[in-house]
Amino acid sequence: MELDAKKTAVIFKAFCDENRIRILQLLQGGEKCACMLLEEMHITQPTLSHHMKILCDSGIVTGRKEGKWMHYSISAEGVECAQEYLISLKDIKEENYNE
Amino acid sequence: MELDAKKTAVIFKAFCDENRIRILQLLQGGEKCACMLLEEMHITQPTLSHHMKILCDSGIVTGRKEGKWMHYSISAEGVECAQEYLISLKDIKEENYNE
DNA sequence: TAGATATATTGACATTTTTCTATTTGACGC
DNA sequence: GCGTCAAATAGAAAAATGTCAATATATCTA
Repeated sequence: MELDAKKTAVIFKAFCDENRIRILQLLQGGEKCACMLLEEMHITQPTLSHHMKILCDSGIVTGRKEGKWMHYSISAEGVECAQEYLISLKDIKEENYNE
Repeated sequence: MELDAKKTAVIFKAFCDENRIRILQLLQGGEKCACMLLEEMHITQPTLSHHMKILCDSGIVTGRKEGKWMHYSISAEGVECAQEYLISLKDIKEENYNE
């Protein structure tokens, strides 16, 4: 699977902000409602909503609407996609460029 | 290995910018001199230097000085560190939170 | 239908990041 | 030492991102 630079950057945007890492840590405890994340994080509701959008756009998190509640969880497929990129990174194809 | 949110974010800063992904793509061809990266990327020398600093700070790239030249390459250990984080992400410990 | 609640969106502002030009540092050869 | 070349640093401008208060939307309940 080949991804262009822009798409790859969008995936990893999930992990380059401290607050988003904390949200992911909370989601490691299993699926959570936005209101529960909001209680634990010290940010306002619109800020949480903004971060959840970035996390969902990256594919690392998926949302499930249930009535008025949004339930978020870590997407195994999303994480695997990021993993595949890292695996491919280590696969160096030495061009023998001399000098 | 437990990393705090801030340190994790620093590692993944390597991958959340389009230009840095392109630099990593170039480094997949093996170790490269800064001047060679500069030729391929359409950015100025100080901008390249800035991105290389972020890549090195993340641990994903290492630099090797040889005379006036800096040679950069992908660090397998750095990438593995990022991989470990992703592996741990998928390891969900379901807290049975009811409701 | 009206009110209440959960989340998303809008718009403004502050901070951070990216980028540039100009300059400095470090290493080489003369 | 002096000039040259590669890379880093400083400082400023522009762009992107993170944050909030206010508002809108969607859903439930009475």
